[in-house]
Amino acid sequence: MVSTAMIAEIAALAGDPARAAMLNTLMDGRALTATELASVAGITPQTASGHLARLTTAGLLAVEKQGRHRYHRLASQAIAQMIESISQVASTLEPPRRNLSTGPRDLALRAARTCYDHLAGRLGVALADALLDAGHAEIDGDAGEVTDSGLALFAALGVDLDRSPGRGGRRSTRVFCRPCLDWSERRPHLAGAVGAAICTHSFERGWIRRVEGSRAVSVTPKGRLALRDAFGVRLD
Amino acid sequence: MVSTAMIAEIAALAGDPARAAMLNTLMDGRALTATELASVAGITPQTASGHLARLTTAGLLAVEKQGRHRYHRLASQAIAQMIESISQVASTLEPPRRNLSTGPRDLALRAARTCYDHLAGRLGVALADALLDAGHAEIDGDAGEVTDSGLALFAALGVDLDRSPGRGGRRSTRVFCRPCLDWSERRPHLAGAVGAAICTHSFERGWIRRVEGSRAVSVTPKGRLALRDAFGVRLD
DNA sequence: TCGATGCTACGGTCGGCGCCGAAGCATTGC
DNA sequence: GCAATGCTTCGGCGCCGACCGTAGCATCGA
Repeated sequence: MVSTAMIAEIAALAGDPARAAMLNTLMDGRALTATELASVAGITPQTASGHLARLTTAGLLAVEKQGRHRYHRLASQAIAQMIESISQVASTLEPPRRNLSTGPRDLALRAARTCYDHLAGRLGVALADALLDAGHAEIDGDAGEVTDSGLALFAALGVDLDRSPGRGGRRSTRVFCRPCLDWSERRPHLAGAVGAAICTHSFERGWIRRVEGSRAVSVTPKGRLALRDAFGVRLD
Repeated sequence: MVSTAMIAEIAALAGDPARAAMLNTLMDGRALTATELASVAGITPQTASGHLARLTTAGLLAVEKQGRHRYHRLASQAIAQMIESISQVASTLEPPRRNLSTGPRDLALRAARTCYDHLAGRLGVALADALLDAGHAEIDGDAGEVTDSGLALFAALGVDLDRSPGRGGRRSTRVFCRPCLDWSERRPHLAGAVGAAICTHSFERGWIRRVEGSRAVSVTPKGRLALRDAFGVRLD
């Protein structure tokens, strides 16, 4: 069985403020250098190096060396899902802080951000709402599915739902999706293959753009129109 | 936003061997006393008391006092899901240990166990396989759904799928389910409302029974027949 | 009322680990 | 070649927290 010692070891790796900051930063799926990660964690590069070494040897991170840079990224989707579930719990248990937490950076994150490979924040929730309202998808509790009209819509838009393969198991002809409770909106947005496909598509078409050095994304004017026309998304 | 400090705090709570053992033990959804939990963690009651106090004030555990006993249980489904995802990562990263891990207790766990509120192990996977083979359910990657024939089957058996409500969001007429990668079988079993309903039903009908002081369950002779007749499950 | 049981509070010990400064390797560019 | 950059290793400091023994507080049974 999975020894509890192993569970504790993994959890302890995520249980340090500096490492948690690094892991959380990597939640957008990008690969960053040790120096960048040291900066977001607020520690010196040599300390960060130690942390990154531990995370890498444990298998939580994967590194790719390019010249004198070493790019670190989350080793797998499972790692991202773990961080996600911890954040979930953290947001639930978080004491109702004052509106202290609404700095400009935070506002951008609340508006729209990536959650590993899909969209979250008000944009993510609005997208999910629009798809549900139009009957393009259905969700209930733990899971959801793209309806026939949804499949037709995505096909018409050129969104490739098969790009991210499911994680093993049997394939079915249906396209399911995973609802993911949004920590800022406290309502579900779409994750899984569908969420990833929409996110990828939106980046490729220039509908959204990454905000430098953050998980936040900004909706371009073009994207604003496209999202409204394609999905009926209304952004305030 | 969810501060990374908060994430680290939650992860650190699960990142101690003693606390991880306690949390993992509580994954079967039962409520245990401090002394019992101290025993499984291999520490003295007074040390356990301290740990339990921290977990409780953080909101990971809920306590219910009954006379001179204080029963501790996981505070929510979200906590269980977090532990689950950490175990998931741990099992992935676990070094391929020798067949050292096949003690008798471990064998029982591999055969059949509860995973918070649903069934796992060979039994859980066999159940999922049988339902999928018979076309009573479909899964793909992140999610799945009970088919019409499945709904008819559960109705005929008297399994109440509506007993555990979904976690907010919009209700749909469909019954979705969540596949959960089994750490011992490395293949998906059924979680979510459907998994919980099957598990509850099996306990109520006396098809399975808890093994004392463990997450393992044993299939009764009656249950062996019932599971075969009802779902076509073949247990070796 | 009085012991027994379950649990918690306090004080002291000690090991682990997060941190940085300094120094040592790689790689790049001049 | 020689500096500059990115990263790692090493050594030492300091602190947090896990642990237990002892003691104190509730609850139960006789």
